[in-house]
Amino acid sequence: MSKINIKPTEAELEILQILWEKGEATVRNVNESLNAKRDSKLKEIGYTTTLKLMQLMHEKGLATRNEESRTHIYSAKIKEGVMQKALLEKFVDKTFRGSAMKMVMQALGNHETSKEELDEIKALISKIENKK
Amino acid sequence: MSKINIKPTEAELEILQILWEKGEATVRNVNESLNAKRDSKLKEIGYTTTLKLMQLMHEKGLATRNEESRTHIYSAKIKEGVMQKALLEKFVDKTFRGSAMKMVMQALGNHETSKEELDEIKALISKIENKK
DNA sequence: ATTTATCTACGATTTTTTTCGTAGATAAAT
DNA sequence: ATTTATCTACGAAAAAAATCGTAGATAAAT
Repeated sequence: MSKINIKPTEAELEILQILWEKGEATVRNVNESLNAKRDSKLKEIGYTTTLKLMQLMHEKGLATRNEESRTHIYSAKIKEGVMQKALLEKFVDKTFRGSAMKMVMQALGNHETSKEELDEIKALISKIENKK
Repeated sequence: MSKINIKPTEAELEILQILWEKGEATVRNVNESLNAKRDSKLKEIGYTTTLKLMQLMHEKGLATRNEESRTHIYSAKIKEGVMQKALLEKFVDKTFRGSAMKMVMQALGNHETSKEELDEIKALISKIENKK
């Protein structure tokens, strides 16, 4: 069953984001994206820092890489949705004491929700209701 | 404006949970709750470990404490809802690339949602819709 | 053909977070 | 009145995470 490490660190998750977004990327790609997003007041992340992180992610099984050419090409090993599901569960536990409902309500309340989005949710709700 | 430290560590958040739950608690209370929840296979968290964490939380402004009696009584400084909102925002950013919608859908899809809960959401949706 | 840039690997340092031992004070128990 | 248990404060060690420098290899530029 070879369980995956479902507990990426902050930095690793940030890199996973980029990998999911891009599908695949080199260390340089990732490093640049990372620094692009970053507050310009802050010091840049060094290239080797990103390299090291990605190497670790590879070792841990969070990422795969194609080593055919000298410049390795990385991609995320776990699908975004799967990871999101796992992280969401943990987050709900940690922050909302297990109540996904509370969280959803909080999210809907805070967030500016458009008509289209609301319709989408309503559709999903109907679908769930019909299944019963 | 005295901004609060809105970035509790894992361990700190676990303690905050307990403080929110109990309203207020001594170090021993918290330490026991912590170990009660914990997987019995794991080694217990030492008393002074919890003490130190709570002292730090006090310094950082995450918790207040009443020092009148020898045994200090701690409580969370930030209301649970406020913290949840802040953490939720960050989490959505980090994990769902900012799409609260995606997250809500994911949560509703995964989680076993009861009829009552669905009704609750529908009510909230109507309320939001009417505001427009 | 040299020089310059880019890449990986590796090890080490730094920073952050978690853990705990010890000492000294106070309270509780015997 | 002694002993025993319980607190806090403090400092330091251990563990986890993030950062970077250097070396050696390969590729690109001049």
